[in-house]
Amino acid sequence: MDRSGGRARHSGDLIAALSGRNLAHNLHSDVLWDLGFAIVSGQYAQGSILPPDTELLDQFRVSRTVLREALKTLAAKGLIEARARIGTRVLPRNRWNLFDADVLAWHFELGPEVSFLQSLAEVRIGIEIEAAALAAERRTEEQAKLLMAAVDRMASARTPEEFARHDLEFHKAVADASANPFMASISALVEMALTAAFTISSPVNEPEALTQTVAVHRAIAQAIVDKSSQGAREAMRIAIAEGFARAAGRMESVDP
Amino acid sequence: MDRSGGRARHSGDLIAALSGRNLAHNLHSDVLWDLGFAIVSGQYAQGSILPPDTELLDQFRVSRTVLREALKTLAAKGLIEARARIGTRVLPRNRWNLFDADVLAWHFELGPEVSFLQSLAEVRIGIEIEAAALAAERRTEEQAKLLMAAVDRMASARTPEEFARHDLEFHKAVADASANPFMASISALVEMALTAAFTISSPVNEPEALTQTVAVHRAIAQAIVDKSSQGAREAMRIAIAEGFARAAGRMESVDP
DNA sequence: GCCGCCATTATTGTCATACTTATTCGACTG
DNA sequence: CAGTCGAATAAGTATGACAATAATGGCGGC
Repeated sequence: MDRSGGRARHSGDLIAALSGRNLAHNLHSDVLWDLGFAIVSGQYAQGSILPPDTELLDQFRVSRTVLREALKTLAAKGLIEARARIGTRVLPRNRWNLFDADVLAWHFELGPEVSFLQSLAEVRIGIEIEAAALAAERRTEEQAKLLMAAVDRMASARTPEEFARHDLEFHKAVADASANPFMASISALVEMALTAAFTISSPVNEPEALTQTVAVHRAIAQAIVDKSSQGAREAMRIAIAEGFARAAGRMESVDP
Repeated sequence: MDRSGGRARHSGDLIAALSGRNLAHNLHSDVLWDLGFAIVSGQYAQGSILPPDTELLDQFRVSRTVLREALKTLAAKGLIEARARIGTRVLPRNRWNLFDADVLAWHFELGPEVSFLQSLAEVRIGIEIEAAALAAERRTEEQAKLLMAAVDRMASARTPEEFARHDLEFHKAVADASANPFMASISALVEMALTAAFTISSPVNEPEALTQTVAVHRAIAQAIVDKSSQGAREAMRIAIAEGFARAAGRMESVDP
């Protein structure tokens, strides 16, 4: 059969693997990722109509069941909308659920542009600043300890992956301490942003950058421990802005 | 056949109808909403296992195709995860995509609690404050006009629905002017928050509240027109906080 | 000759059933 | 007692037929 025994895996798998998701590898997810990426990358333009079922069926060499489940998944994420006799239309981007982990991953798969990273940093600033402020008001003693511990682990990280993991852990702890379910739900966003940023440039390789990054994160933790919401806000803003600036700077110097 | 020709529609349909979505009514979406609501309402606890396919099949009296597509949709929204030999597990809430319009709608369907509205207001503050600030920096003349026009329409609204529609239009215009795709993508959230808030209490019925609300929104628009990002931030915070406070106050006085 | 209605037809939606694969649990064996 | 192998169970996949829906073009009436 021609199910192409060794279709090259997507680069996005690196991100997925790092974040411990996407363990299963079934046909449906193959089709899903191919189509999802094709749409996000503009291969199928917004507002255009996808090829009809029969054609896609032929293209992917899978059963109708598999194809339709993949399409339903895309529909659930707001990328497409199917209507009888019309076809399956690619929705305009403002209907896409950009906060979905997969949709985000597809964006990163075609080389994250600086402008995209910037947009991401902007929402993160909005959300995480509030999360930090709320955490400062509501954190328990337990949560305070966890935060400090995460910072310590960041400081002693030896590899970029290790650093990224503890950084993520820190931001999740902040979201958790905010006692706002939306903040926790957003961590997919943070995850992507962090892994992307560290794929481009990890502070681990630059001693002074590492010191700096750890210091800022410690400032956030300290402000939360001190129940200073304003302090937490300011420190968080700096942390995100610096992270983005480092990644952006690196990208521009490499890729004029 | 027993496909229960007249299953009572969900109350959430009010919200869906107001927002112009969910036009299609196919079997799949019926099952989806039933299951989605059951999960969100805690009828199937987090971490528990749903009944196996065969049982659900029997319960809903639909084909396997329909059931499985509904489950795939739920999986796409992060509510469940299927594994062979184990069953379909309800994921912990922090894996749910709370920014998904449907997931949000299911939350509102079981009577929005004050704490939930508050969480919603908190993220909105985080996101929309940044959106307003960015809009102030980047708005075009065109967008500035649209903003002002939206405020005028809010001021002259006669019915709660009309007011809500123009209010939403205003917030969308701000997101649009921010030139950040994530901000636009979040409007489902705003939509829900606004329709929910106005279902509880519309300023239209209280003259001084109306004047107040319009004034705050005009302040946001003016700040954006003046390219004052700090002014836009402060005005937006007030707008959201007041909207929440009014709804919360109303709820408590009615429902001790 | 123009307008509106209806049949055609293309496309998604639904159904039923059979078969395949993965994973756990438990028994069996070394 | 530990490791392996097998059976049972649940999801995953395949296939073919039929139903519902809605553009489109042709037909008939005005």
